[in-house]
Amino acid sequence: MDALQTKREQTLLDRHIQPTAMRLLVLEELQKLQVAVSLNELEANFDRADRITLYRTLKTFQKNKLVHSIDDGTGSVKYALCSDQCECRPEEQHAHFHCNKCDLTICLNDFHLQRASLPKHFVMQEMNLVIKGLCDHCSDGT
Amino acid sequence: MDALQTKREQTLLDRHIQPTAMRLLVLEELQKLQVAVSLNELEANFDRADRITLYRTLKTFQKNKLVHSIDDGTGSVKYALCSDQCECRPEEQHAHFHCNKCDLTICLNDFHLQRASLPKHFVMQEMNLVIKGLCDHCSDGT
DNA sequence: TTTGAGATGCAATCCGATTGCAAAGTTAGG
DNA sequence: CCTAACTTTGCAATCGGATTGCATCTCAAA
Repeated sequence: MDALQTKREQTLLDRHIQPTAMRLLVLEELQKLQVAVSLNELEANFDRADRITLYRTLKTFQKNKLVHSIDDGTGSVKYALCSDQCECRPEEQHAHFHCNKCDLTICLNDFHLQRASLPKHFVMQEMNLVIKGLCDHCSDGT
Repeated sequence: MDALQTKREQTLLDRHIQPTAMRLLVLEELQKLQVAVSLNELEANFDRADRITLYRTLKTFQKNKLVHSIDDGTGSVKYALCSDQCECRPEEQHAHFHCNKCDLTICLNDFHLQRASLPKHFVMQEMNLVIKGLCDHCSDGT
């Protein structure tokens, strides 16, 4: 317990985030969940935490590249932990998968988009790729 | 003028959309603009039209597959004309490009995503790919 | 212990999306 | 031509997610 907690503190410190109790809790929750969560979903996992504080916690995490945000088209932005050394550079951006059945959104870290064949004089800076369908749990194991 | 107007009426009829004055105007505007527009942007091109009517017009167009919508991450959904025979099937979905400088969003009809190498048991149903960067006009012609 | 910066909590606002309802327009049948 | 039934339009209002203002609280450094 203590060891894990200490590790979380270090994780925050590494990203220059003051490790407050709230932030440690949020980090712990994100690590547990393992999927991208919306503010609402995160809030549902806390009994007494203030919604706005959670919001600002996520924003702080995002600013310091501990989490990245995904707009999966469901109407609410989701947040997911970045990998350890992530700097959120264009080339580190990855696809996300949204299950239309269970509504979970996960990172597809291995999914690479071929360098785009854009029309002449178009310059790519970022990309947002969300694939929707059925996840492994919902596809009925076919 | 009349010929074009007649053609537009036919376009609407082909999609089983009652060709009202308003709808013809909106269709004309969309054809003129040639880019994906948000409700706000569309409204700005009309002097006396009601915002909600425009909204419902777009929704009607969308339901009848005359336009498709794009969530380019700017916070407001954009709409663009479908190609003539489009049925909005998964394989007809295409990428969109959003210029970070001039804020225009356009369809990249030719941009094909390779059949995704998804993890086992994941099934793709739709996808949303938005590439952001600088368009040909804004990339300084380099 | 004091102090100041940052974190937190509550209230309020903003804005895009969407709906309810009544008025106006359109069409088919008499 | 005239009405009934349906559709479209316009205005008001609501909804929900995102965001900000401000006062309070916490904590670390002096």
